[in-house]
Amino acid sequence: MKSVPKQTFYNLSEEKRQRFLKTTLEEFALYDYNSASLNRIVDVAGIAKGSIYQYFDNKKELYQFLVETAVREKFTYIVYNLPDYPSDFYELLNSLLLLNVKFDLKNPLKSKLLFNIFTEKNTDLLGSFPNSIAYLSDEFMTEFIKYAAANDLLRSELDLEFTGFIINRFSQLIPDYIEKQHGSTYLEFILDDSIPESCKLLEIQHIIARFIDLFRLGLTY
Amino acid sequence: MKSVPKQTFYNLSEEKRQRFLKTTLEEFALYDYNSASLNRIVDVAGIAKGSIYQYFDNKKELYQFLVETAVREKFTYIVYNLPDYPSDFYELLNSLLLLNVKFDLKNPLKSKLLFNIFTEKNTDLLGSFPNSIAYLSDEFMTEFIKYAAANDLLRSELDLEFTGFIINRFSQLIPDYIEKQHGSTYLEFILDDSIPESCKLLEIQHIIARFIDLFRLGLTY
Amino acid sequence: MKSVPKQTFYNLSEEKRQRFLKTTLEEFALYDYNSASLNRIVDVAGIAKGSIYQYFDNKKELYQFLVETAVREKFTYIVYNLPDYPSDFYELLNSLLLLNVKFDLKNPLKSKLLFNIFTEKNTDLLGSFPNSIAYLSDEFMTEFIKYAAANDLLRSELDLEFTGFIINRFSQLIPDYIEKQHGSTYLEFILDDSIPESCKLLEIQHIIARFIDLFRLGLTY
Amino acid sequence: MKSVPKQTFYNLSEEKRQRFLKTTLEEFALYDYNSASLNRIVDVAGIAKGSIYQYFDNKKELYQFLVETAVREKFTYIVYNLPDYPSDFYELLNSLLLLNVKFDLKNPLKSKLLFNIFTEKNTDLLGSFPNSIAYLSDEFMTEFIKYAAANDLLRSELDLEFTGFIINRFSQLIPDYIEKQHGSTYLEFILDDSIPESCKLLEIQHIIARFIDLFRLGLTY
DNA sequence: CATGAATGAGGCTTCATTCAT
DNA sequence: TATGAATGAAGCCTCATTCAT
Repeated sequence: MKSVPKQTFYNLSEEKRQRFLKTTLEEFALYDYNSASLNRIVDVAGIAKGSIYQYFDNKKELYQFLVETAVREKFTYIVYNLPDYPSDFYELLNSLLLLNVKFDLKNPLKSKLLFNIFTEKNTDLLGSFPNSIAYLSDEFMTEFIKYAAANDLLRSELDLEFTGFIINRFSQLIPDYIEKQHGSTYLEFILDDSIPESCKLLEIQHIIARFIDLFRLGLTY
Repeated sequence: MKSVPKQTFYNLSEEKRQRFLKTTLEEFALYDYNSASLNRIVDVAGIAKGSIYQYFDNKKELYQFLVETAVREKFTYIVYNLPDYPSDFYELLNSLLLLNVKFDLKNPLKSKLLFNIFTEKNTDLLGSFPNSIAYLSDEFMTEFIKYAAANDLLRSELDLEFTGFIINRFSQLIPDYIEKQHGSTYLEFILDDSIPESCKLLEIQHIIARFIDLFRLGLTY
Repeated sequence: MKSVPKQTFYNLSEEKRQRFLKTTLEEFALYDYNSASLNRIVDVAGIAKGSIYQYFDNKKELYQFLVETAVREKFTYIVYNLPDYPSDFYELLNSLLLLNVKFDLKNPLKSKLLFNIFTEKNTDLLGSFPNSIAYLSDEFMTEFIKYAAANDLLRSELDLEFTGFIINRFSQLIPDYIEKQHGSTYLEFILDDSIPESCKLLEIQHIIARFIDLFRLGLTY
Repeated sequence: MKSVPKQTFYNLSEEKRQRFLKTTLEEFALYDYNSASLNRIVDVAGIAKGSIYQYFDNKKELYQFLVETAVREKFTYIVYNLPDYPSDFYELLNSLLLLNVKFDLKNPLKSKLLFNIFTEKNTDLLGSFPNSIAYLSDEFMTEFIKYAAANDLLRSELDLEFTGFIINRFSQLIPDYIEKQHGSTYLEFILDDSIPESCKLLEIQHIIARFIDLFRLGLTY
């Protein structure tokens, strides 16, 4: 968590900064890091080629800033909205997964950007950055699991760190499953205007329920 | 399953074809599709640049052929080695996951190549190919699940297709978890000569056991 | 001698002007003309990018001003400190070369800047400026030689202008020789804190002695 | 001495390779390393932008190859043409300096390229390459001096390595002096068709004579 | 059928300078 | 007068693909 834009970036007019960020976000949501093109960004945003470098040191810094911002935003959103007094672990987990999705529905591009992180692990240009973000994400869930364990909501034999990892990566399968069902991208699903928001939420809720069901009852009798 | 090399490719001497394939495999295992370089391949393999286009229509076809071959090989290996009369579902699942890993240990580069598929989903140059491979992979597991269900090894309420999907994507988390534990790449772990093969297998077996444990007993009492 | 800053430059506060000049000097001492970056200068000096153009017409004018200032300073220093009544020519020459070095030791960056001049001869952006500075430098030595000749200190057959040229370029080899001996830059040698100033001077004095020896006695008996 | 072009370079038609080399040589003779432009080269040579990289790994390799080739050529030329049985040291030195110049007259661009080396010392992109070439050049002269000393042609007190250095750098002042006299570049002087070759040689011979004279007789009586 | 040089678009980045505020 | 964002040309380099031999 240390990638910082240049001062110039903050001096921009709100309108221009937002336009730039929106374009950039779209680019990095649509393409992986290598394939994302700064040329395309400046073309779409209608700014000069050199301008990007007035705002950020280089492509990597720009990307990291984008990702870190989205991560922070998502975490904040979820933590802020978690129920204070859940009756049991599954209600808590359900809330957590649901908040995840709600954030996605509200911020489709950021959601996609974050989703992509897990596919950027072998880009050596980015170094250990993607991994560190992934770890952060796992840690968040692990904290959550530990909290649940501390409140005696879980089986005592569980390896908490392992369980946190599993549930976290697990929750990221939801978009994949949606894609599978719909034959379209998760992003397209979210942005599809022909489906009412409430339907989307309902469908996802159904999937989450099945997820949780698996974990509650196991596969066998 | 439709990417076909040109006839020229099959006319090659066995030695040359193998050399070419090995180099190509290394390249696509090490780099994602966009970053993989045909230039580098011809340099390393010591073949003419134009030759690639005698064998395949373009980069995409070459990549697809490679992937499809690896997929087929892995499936065959697993199916061929599955125990014929498993006593219960978990023994079967355990065998399946273990065979997965054993294949990885024997074919690290192919394993990495297949692992990368899931990171190529937004490379629009590849179209829907990565997805179709991922689906194929899910389907394989679903078939397996259905087979288990048919033999009354599972809870009857389960959505089999959903469950197949989950277990499959699940099994792909093993490399991720290894990476997390070791602070190195799965590929590096596999290729690490300082660790005896048996140790690697043992460690992974331990992880698989925990995976299965989660599914057997669930998270709570 | 004609590059003039704009009036604005002289209106600056002493502090700001010095800060700007120091940074600029560092940049042009460290990099050749083409590679020196105004961007870097404004970043380091913490001044506005446009300001440079309030002070100077362009990069070239800035550079020339810097060089001309350093030249004037060095000349003044040397002339001012030359012994008034030298006993013979070699004592005079020795003093001259020594003063050169003493100036370098006191003003490493300016020294480096002037040293670089001779490497800028083919930068066509600078036109004939580097040459004119080099000529100036030769002329200074020629004047010195003529003075010595007028006082009957030299062989009468000598071509004075030629001799001035030779001795001057000669004296500029001292840094080169130091670099050769030390395997480091002349600037690094000057700035090396682990060597006492007196040692540096002594070493250089030794080199100068050898220089002069060559000219005094020739190569053969 | 190890910069090697790619095989592709040697596979070029003699005509094309020569055209490319000529253009490149012109560029690096006219501009210092930083200012030399690969874009300009491909424009002038009429080749594709990517082609340079079929021949050489990068700008630096191209430059080094050019320099190393020229160095080798010049050394060979001089060594091959040195008189076998010189009567005394000054005749030998005279021959050496003259051969230097003759090579320049025959290969003006290569000469300029080599001359430029001594002005490239601070280009950090080139690393220690320029220095190593400069050292090589000094060494060549030092060998020469040692040979002369071994044959009792020199004063016995001389530091041979130092003397070699001086004479070598000395000999490089000839072009500078020419430039000073003619108010034009050494290269222009060489290429000036209005001056007969013989006149040029004569003029330079005269300068060399004065050089040697200085070393023979010293500055004073 | 093999070869490998040619191609030129596109990649990221740096630059000196301008100009509206 | 000071500012600093905007500019776009130019920098080096890599790429997949083509095509004449």
